[in-house]
Amino acid sequence: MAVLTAAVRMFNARGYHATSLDDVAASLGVSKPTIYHYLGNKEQVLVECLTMGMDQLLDAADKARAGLGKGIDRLRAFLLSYAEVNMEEFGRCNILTANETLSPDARETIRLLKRRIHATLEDLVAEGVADGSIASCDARFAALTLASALNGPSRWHRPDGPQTPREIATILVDFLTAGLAPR
Amino acid sequence: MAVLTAAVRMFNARGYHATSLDDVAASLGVSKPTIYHYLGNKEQVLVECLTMGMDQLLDAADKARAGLGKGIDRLRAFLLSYAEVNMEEFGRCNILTANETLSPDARETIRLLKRRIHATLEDLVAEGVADGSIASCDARFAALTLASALNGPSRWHRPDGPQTPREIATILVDFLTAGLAPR
DNA sequence: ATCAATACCTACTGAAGAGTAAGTATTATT
DNA sequence: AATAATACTTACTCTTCAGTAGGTATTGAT
Repeated sequence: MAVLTAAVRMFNARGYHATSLDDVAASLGVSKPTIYHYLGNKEQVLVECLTMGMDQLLDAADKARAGLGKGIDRLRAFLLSYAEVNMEEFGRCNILTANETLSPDARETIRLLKRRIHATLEDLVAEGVADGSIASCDARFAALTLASALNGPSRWHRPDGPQTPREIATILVDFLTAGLAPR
Repeated sequence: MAVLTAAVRMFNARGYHATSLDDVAASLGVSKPTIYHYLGNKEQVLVECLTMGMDQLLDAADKARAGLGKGIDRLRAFLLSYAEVNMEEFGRCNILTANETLSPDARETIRLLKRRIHATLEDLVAEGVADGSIASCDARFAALTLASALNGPSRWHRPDGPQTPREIATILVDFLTAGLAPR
């Protein structure tokens, strides 16, 4: 829905709290009650945006789980998609929105979705360790670190920069695969 | 000052926008005008908190630059401090506070401080690459990735968890040093 | 004793913005 | 043609704060 794409852009650019629904409505050339006609309240607008982003991630997670190849290959495929989604508007919104922004109910809903993504990450790492394609490590911390690292571009990436999201994602994933130490 | 430690705790726990200065004052058992007696406005309270955190980071950066050893050793020392600071209240505040929270002026002030930290990170990586202690890589992206990864604990670390901040920092830095690929 | 600075207070003002009441215009249905 | 659902509107209300006006109490300096 157009309301969501207008809202997510403003939320990402100015922050949720600094964006009034009057602003969002004005950017669409309509009035605020029009938004209330479609969505119950401001938080629901945000939750809908967050859910759009999470759905893209969930799709990528399903594909990665169903994919072929060694653990490292499937993990890398997922990491690339993960980083790319987080450079799109809806994905970014999930990274830029702090937890305490949401009411306890909405927070829990989103938390459950995030947990599924994190579980996928952890499982893929564990599989890679099991099949020898990934160095032995604590899968939980590894997943947390990978996710944090790939959340970065949501904050500093510029759509008009020299690299495409895909290129940025590849550089980061290569770096995380290789580590700092020389071989 | 007591105002700052009370404020930073509430900002971190509930978010800047969800924290009123009446709340902060009440948690200290004083009235809001008392806060205005010491600090000019709400944003200045935040900026002061952010600056406290950045100062800790700047100290660590100076120590790392002045340190001995190969690039990788000095980088690792800095990364450990960086991660640790970001698990303390004032450090966390820098991670949890979105840019658009600040006015353009304050944003610029903080941005300059952050740039110094990032430059240190980048320089240490470049030195390590030059002396062969770090694998050849794009220093800019490496620094960005390392920082993002080490910002993670600010969001998920619990002070009452099983690991100390130092332990968490060590696990993450080891992981980033080694990378995913087996050797 | 007087003056002034410090550290607070109660009680306001003013603005922003979420959400609503109560309507109108347009299109689809019977 | 009459009804009803859809897609909007203007013009509010109500709450929550940031920030202020204008005080008092306490302490230290002269």
